[in-house]
Amino acid sequence: MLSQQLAVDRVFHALGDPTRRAIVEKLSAGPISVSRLAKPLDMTLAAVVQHLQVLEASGLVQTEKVGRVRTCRIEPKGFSVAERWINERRSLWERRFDRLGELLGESDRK
Amino acid sequence: MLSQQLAVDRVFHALGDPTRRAIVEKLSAGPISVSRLAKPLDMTLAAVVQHLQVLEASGLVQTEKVGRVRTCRIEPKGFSVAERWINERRSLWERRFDRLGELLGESDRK
DNA sequence: GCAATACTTAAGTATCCGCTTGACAATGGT
DNA sequence: ACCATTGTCAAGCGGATACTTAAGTATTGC
Repeated sequence: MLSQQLAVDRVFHALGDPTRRAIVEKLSAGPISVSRLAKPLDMTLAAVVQHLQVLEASGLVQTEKVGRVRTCRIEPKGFSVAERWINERRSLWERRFDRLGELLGESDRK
Repeated sequence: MLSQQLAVDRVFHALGDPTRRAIVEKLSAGPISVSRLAKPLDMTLAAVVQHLQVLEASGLVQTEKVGRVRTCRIEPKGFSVAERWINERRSLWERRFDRLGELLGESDRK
């Protein structure tokens, strides 16, 4: 299962950078080549490629090279890693609120 | 509305660090003081306090000091910022898949 | 074949960030 | 009153990381 912990780590680290989130936003509109991705991004192509490597390693983005152009697309499964982590935590603190509600209910009945 | 962009930035940056996620995990089990938070965390109290400042500035955690002890708790609203960002992107790429489906359907009917 | 396009790779730089240290402040227990 | 507990603040260190530059490779169009 490739250490769920490691996957969570990579995903949140990848999303932690504003440029990488901008890339994700762009890719949400549809697959696109590396150079077209880089065009509006006020940094060199090489820098964008490095960000793409991080995004691909995290499972948020998938790329495929055909001929000389590498096309990038969103990998939806990657995002579920982040969502699952958040939801697992939420279920914990919501359960606490439920118990708190029960306690308040009990003391109310006394 | 305090620049939604800035809020997203802070939240994802905060969640990008493994120690801060560990703190969030601990807090999900219930409110706790700074020093008790720091105890199992193989680093100094000062370092933990710095992480807490980041978490509080991001809106993921809320703290309150009474006497000499500062108690930390999860702030559920903070997490919705992250979830909203993800869901907004997902709605974009899912819409694309829908259109792709329609196109395939059309060509199928031909 | 040749030039242009579209990356790729490696190395260097500079800034950011996590963490420590140490000195200090406020509160609580005895 | 004294001392331990709990946290705060400022400065600094070292490693991570975002970015650039520069040189190289593979593919496409003419």
